[in-house]
Amino acid sequence: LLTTGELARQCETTVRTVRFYEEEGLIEPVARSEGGHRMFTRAQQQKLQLIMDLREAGLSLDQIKALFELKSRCTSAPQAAQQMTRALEAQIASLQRKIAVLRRLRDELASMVSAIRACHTCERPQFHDRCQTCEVMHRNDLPRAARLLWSSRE
Amino acid sequence: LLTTGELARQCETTVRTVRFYEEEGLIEPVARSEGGHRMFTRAQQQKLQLIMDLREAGLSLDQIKALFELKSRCTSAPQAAQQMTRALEAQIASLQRKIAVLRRLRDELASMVSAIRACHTCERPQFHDRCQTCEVMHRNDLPRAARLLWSSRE
DNA sequence: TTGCTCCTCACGTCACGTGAGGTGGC
DNA sequence: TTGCTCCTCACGTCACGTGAGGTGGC
Repeated sequence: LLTTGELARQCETTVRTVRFYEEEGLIEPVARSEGGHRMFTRAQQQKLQLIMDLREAGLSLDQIKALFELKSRCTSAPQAAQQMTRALEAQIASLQRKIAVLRRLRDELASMVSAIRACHTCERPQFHDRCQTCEVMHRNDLPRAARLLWSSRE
Repeated sequence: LLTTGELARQCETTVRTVRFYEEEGLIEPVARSEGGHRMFTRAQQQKLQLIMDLREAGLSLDQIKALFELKSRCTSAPQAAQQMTRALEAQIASLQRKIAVLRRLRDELASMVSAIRACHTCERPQFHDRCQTCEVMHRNDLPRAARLLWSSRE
């Protein structure tokens, strides 16, 4: 059995979050100790880990709760299977879009890092203004991030 | 020039968010019309789009603001280049981790969809309880999500 | 002139963070 | 016994959402 702190550490979150999710009805300790300390099982750790992953995917606590309650709210297996499949496929599509955005951004930031490699040895005075006339900032494949975070003046 | 609503639509966000980001000092309209309507340029649309992407990557508004102000807070190009590179590489590493989590989750949900394909034609009564004795739920490669969202009883 | 969009307050909400003050357990 | 962890309020914060009441512009 795990304490609140152990559970939080395993799932890379905080004790406050564990307690908050309990208040919200997402997780529940199997028991309390004499002194009122929460006790969790490994199964609950798995559940919390899935909850954390779904949060990172951008689902609200209400959406996550709905997913966990979906099956028990259905009256037949085919109905439950259909609703769950619909819900999961919507989330898969949303994850696909999110992954694409993050990959693009990662690549953009990486190419900005290499674009400004030349600036590490730049000796121009008043470099803020001079960047606009510098050939480093005029590569035709200069990423958006470099234009916005580097070449423009604030 | 773009109005608040046009800018919001282009960046797939809300007018409230545009106004809030202005309050927070992240973006600023180039001008106001006679009647007080905000006017934005395409350059500001680019900036807002980058802000939205960085938000999706998990950065706070303060972190984003710091990135936009980083260069102007430096006194030499090499110093700015070093600090920007550090900041970007930290974000790239964070994006890498996030992408990995989301890809794993996407694959997990996808394999759950195929795992419960058999359930669409399941005719067992009291299917909530029966799932635990059903061979569909005893595949040795059953994903975590399927165990937690399907085979366990609430 | 109608209808859609814009404006400024200002309070509400979601998902926690952060002490304050007190107790449990190896 | 000391120190770290746990507990319960309860107020604070971040990033907006959501009306309320009024005006602008094709």
